[in-house]
Amino acid sequence: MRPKASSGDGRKTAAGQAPMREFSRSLPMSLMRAREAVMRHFRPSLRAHGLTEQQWRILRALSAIDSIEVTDLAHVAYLLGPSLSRILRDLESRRLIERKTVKSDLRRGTVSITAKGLKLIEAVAPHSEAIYAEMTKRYGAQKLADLQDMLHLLESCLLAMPVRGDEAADDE
Amino acid sequence: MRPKASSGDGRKTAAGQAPMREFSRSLPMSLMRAREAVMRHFRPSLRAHGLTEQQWRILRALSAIDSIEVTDLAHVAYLLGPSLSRILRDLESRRLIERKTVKSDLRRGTVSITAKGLKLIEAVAPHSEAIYAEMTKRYGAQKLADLQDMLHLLESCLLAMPVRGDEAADDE
DNA sequence: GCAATATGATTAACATGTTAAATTGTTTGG
DNA sequence: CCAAACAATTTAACATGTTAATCATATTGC
Repeated sequence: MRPKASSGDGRKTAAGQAPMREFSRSLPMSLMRAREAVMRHFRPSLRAHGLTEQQWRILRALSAIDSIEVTDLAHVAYLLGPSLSRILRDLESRRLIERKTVKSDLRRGTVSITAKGLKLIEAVAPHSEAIYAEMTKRYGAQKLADLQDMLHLLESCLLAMPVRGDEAADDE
Repeated sequence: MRPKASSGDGRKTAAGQAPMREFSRSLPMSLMRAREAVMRHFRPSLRAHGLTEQQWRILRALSAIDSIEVTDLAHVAYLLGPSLSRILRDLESRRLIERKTVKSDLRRGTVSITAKGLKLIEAVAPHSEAIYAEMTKRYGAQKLADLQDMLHLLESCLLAMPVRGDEAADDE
């Protein structure tokens, strides 16, 4: 007994303006839904190992390198400073990572993964790879590669596009 | 004077396992970065009108219909119940939406947008449409449509894929 | 009719996203 | 050398994401 949502054309945007793109098809929504559809498969495994998605991103990034400065880690793991700061505090208390201060510049800190952290990575990675493989098989390897290319192209395309009204939008 | 991040091949995944997909190219990361590249352009306009992304999603969804039940709105706006509950409380206090209780079932509530809310939508929408148009021009209308199709296909493809280890993962 | 169960919505509790401010350390211009 | 400007990180404050628990109402089985 669902009410008058979706399915219909019951627009009432006041004036006769085109009612904007059908909401569920907006690009941000499509991207969000796609990402959620992907992550839904990874989260149970991460959760079973006591990791959140962001914690995993950090450990995953660290597993490939010796050490990295906090700012660079923020870029690589795609996290903002404050989130990263909190998560590093937690991961450090769990002995999954280690931190050192850069001698030549005491403001900077470097982060590296511990043996315990690596062990955790190695425990989770096979699950992730299996899931990724299954996804690739279902969606198609070529299509997946094409999708990635299109996403990266979109990203660079939009990064090149100037952001309007960001600096001085006084006359709004 | 950036340290030894990115660019290199300095893997050390302990054993000789393939070091997993290059991190920045994982599908979830690609989707997240693409979405952020898109939203970066919309946020200033929303912010200038005192709206967050989620608040906008809700008003946007409401603007196309007469009223909708809370649960259905959660689906349409792709928000979880608790988030929606908090945001609706705020939007109601700002008189941008109205709520009513369903007479036949006092547990359910319906939400609708107010005239003030519609006015706000109409003030923001032109900006959004202009930005969307610019994006389409830069990326290419056909490519954008293809991308959307591929995203939707991926979504349905992954929704059809069973989630492993979700119910009973005792032997982990 | 009523206890047991199920359902819609909210609240609770904690992690993260996000912007601004504070902290600490470094560099620079005089 | 030192005050001012700058830079890396953290803290603060608040909104949202996320899971579990709660509350109020409905439904069901007896």
